[in-house]
Order: sequence, then structure tokens, then C-alpha cells
Amino acid sequence: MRERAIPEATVARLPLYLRSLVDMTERGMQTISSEGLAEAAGVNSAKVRKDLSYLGSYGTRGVGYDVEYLIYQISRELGLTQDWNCVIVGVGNLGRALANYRGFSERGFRVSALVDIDETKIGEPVDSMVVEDFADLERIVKEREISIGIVATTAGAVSLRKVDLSIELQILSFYEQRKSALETVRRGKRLTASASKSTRP
Amino acid sequence: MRERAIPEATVARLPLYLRSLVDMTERGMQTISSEGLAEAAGVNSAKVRKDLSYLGSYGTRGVGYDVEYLIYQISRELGLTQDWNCVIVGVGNLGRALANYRGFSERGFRVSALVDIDETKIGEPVDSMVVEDFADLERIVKEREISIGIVATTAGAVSLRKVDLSIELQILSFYEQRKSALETVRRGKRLTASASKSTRP
DNA sequence: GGCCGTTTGTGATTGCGCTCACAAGCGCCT
DNA sequence: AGGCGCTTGTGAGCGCAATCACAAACGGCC
Repeated sequence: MRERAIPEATVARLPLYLRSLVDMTERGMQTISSEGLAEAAGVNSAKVRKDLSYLGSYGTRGVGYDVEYLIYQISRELGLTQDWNCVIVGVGNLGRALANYRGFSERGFRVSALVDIDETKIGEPVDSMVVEDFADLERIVKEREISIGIVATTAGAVSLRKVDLSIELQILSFYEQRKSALETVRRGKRLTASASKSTRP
Repeated sequence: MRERAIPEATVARLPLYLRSLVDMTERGMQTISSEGLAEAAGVNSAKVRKDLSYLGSYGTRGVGYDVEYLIYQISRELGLTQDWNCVIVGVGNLGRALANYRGFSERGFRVSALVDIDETKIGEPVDSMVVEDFADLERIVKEREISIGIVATTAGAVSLRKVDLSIELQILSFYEQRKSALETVRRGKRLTASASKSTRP
């Protein structure tokens, strides 16, 4: 496989694999086959093998992949072995929630600055930081070597969720309608799908 | 164009067009070109034209599309001209929020039942309904002609968001890392991208 | 040591979606 | 009535991603 030519679609799946693999170490599993990882991540095994092959040949034929080693390799590839400095732009409801959220720093994304355009918020202490002026963003970014910006400037989580869910439901409606049209037999299960992304019942 | 062969990617974009079109009627616009709709929806005009062509030839060359008529046609295609009965499975924080949310019924998704597996919640009144037993789900679905189930059984909105954002950030980290590796010149803007889906600053 | 079952890694193929580019069609203006 | 500018609708081409299918390689067992 070519160096540095990892398809976008593969990159998007690596975090999914990573989460499944971390679950597996917590359950004490040493090795995992592409089949097993595929099931855990909700994809098919050929895709898993092809995806992982872009990172290198880290599996053992006839056995599978070493879970710990694979976690290390994926983390390395995703750049998670180093910490990243982040700035949150917009200290509304969503921005505050994110600033207080511990999960980011646990995963190596350190919130190093909060900025807002609203003068009444500047200077306010939030989560052992102080809200700074949006106008100083460029300077702040340079000084603290910030490389990731999290824009949190809409009304908040509920608003975002509302929009997303409506769209999901409308898409669902399309497929539901089409199914009804194709079905001649009416007796059958009519509960067909979930609009939420959650997997655990 | 073939009957009933609308690509999945197109179906996923129709709700976006619909939202833009509704905005446009509220601003009193009568017609819209593919170019204009493309800009509003954040895609390119060729894609808009191709997408709409799957529904039929509803545009007028040299003029554009009639906004009202297009809204009607997209709504019809998405099955939004009829109401859908929904059941919310899981009456936790997220489930309650969704049950109280008026936007669904406004868009033709009527919440007709709430079920939960937790005995202490069964019988509890929520939003002019009563929480019912998850065990009765199949019967409820049949009796009330429910065709859409919304599974809301995880910890809540924050938990879902947390997972999504982490994954987004990890993907971002990959591209950031790769960019750093390719860059020899270090002086430049290092604030590179947003992990949020929001578009309005 | 050799054989056998298992699993990886990857060339080949297929399919899908995006973009380009342009003919066809419409309304307006003179 | 005829020409002109604008916009749609769509065939063609392209590139990416998913899937298939199988040779290669490994561990274990006899």
C-alpha cells in the first residue's frame, strides 16, 4: 500500500474502530479478527481489512489483530498520541457545556481558550478560564499554538438537534411511504426504524 | 428519467431544499433558479437541477422553479402531505424533551405513544399522554397504526453529542496532523476548521 | 515436518454520485 | 415575428468507495 494515501472514508471509520477496540481491551480481549471488529463497529469485514491495510500490515493471518497494538497504531495515525490545543468560539449554552465537558481533555483535546464577541461576557470566568475578546483570536491562536477551533455560536444543542432530527424523520418518511406503496399485504410489522443514532437499547 | 429511482443521496438533500424553499416563501419569493437554491442550501447548481429532475420537470427554462409548487412536489415525494404516527421509546431526559417538542407535530409527525421499560415510569403522565409498558409495544403499534419509532434510550442529548463530537475531533486531528507534516513553513494561520455543524457565525 | 483450517491483505470489478458541458426550451424585447 | 439571453434538463465522463474473491501466510495438530 502507498504511503499517506488514506481515503477519506477510511479516516472517518477509524474512530469507530478505535472505540470498539477500547471496549474490547476493557473486556480483556487480546486479539480480534476482522470479522469480530466488523460486527462491533457495524460494517463488513472486507471493509475493515481494507481500511486497516492502509495503516500497514498489522494483522496475523490465521489469528487476527492484536487489540492493544492496533489501538496504538490507529491512535498514532489519528494524531491522538499528542495533545491538541483548542479554542471554543462562542460562550453561549453550548459553548459553556463544551468548556465544562471533561471528555475532551481525556481524549487529548485541551480547551485552552474561550472567546466571544459579546462584551458583557468578556472577562467572565468559566471553568478556570476567562472569556476573552473574539477580536484577539488571531493573537491567542498564535501565542498558545492552538490548531483546532470549535465554533459553538448557534442557539444551542436543542436547536441543532431539532433540525437534525426533523431532517432524519423526513428522510425516513420517504422510505416509509415508498415501502407502503410497494407492499400489497398490509399485515406485518409496521414499526420499521429508529430516527436516533443510539445503538444500545 | 426513470420512475421511482431516486438516489439515496438525493433523498437526503430534499429536506435541505425544502427548508430553504420555505424560508423563501416567507420572504415572498415567487420563483427561484437552481443557482439561487443551490446557494441557499449550500450545494452547487448542477446538483440541484439533477436532484429536482428526479421528481419530474417542474422548472421553467429561462425562469427557474415556482417556489410554492416545488415545496408541494418535494413534500409529496417525501410523504409529508400525510401525517405519521410515532412512538417514543424511552422516557428519559431526551424522550421527554422530544415528547414536549412541538416541531414534530407541526411537520406532520404526531407522537401517539410513549413507552418505557421502567415500571416506575409506567402510568406517569407526560405531555397529555401516559407512559405505557414497553412490553405492549407491538399491540400499541398495531392498534394506532404507528409506523415510526424514535428510540431515545441513551443518557440524553449530551451523551449523544459527546460521542459525535469526539469522533469529529479525531477525524479533524488526522487532517491537522497530516497538514503539519506536509508544511515546512510554520508561519501561517493555524486555526483551521470547525468541529461543529453550525453555519451561522 | 507436513498438512489443514483459518484469516489476512489486496488486485479486480462494480456501482454510485458528482461534475461538466451543452442542446433544448422559455420569455422578453424590439 | 424573430432574435437573444437565460435557465433547465440530461447524457457523458470521471473518481472514489464498496464489494468480491482468492492467493499467501500463519498456528496448531498429528
